[in-house]
Amino acid sequence: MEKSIHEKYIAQAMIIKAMAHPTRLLIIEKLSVREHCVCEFQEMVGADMSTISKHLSVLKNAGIVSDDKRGQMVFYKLRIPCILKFLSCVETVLHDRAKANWALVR
Amino acid sequence: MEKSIHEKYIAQAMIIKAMAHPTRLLIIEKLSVREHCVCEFQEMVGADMSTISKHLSVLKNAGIVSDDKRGQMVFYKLRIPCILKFLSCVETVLHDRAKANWALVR
DNA sequence: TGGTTAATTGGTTATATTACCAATTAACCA
DNA sequence: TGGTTAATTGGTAATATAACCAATTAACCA
Repeated sequence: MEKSIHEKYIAQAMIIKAMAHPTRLLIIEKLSVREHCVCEFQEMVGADMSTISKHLSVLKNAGIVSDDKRGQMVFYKLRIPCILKFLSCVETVLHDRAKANWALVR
Repeated sequence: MEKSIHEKYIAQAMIIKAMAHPTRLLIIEKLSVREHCVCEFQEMVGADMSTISKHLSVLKNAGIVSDDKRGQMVFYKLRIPCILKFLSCVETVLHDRAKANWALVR
């Protein structure tokens, strides 16, 4: 493969890989409604705060979220709203697959 | 996190993880134009055919592509066209990030 | 200042992913 | 049938990811 083309796919994959985790998808969906601090996600998910913090830094490095420190708390918000449209596309995949499985059963 | 909600994010993550690799993104983009056999991808990418075959099976298991054996060759095609819109959203992220970096440099 | 809370960073371990090689399966044709 | 090509499957080794605990940083207030 030509190198510059390959670089493009590596860059795209980095963004998509940043989304490819259940906890990070929850974070993205919650941030699509409003900004949240790290401690709120810790409550929702129930993992160690360091784990949540690392997930958020993956999203931040990818450019998907931005952070804003106010007092002791750090608030994160979604930078890229179009990502939500994609999640509805993913739902289409899941729906189609469920339908195909159902057709097999019948 | 409530279990049924968690299951939803796990299912979504599985689909997205299937896209999260440079070679598989190339495959998706090429398949958005027309169907291709495994051997064509091998030429484009330059990896072992078994590697390509495994990438295709990841995409197939996720429900993103379907396969069709004709003679000795297996042709793959894209099942979910909306995935392309997402890739343009990913390009937005990359573009925004490049712009932000540029602003820092100036 | 000293204590408390929110968040991040470093270290370690367990698990997952990926690439290649070798072997196998399936279709084709001379 | 025997040989060739296309593709898949199994095995192994290298690398990446993710979770937790411990330690650190930073802001706040009594």
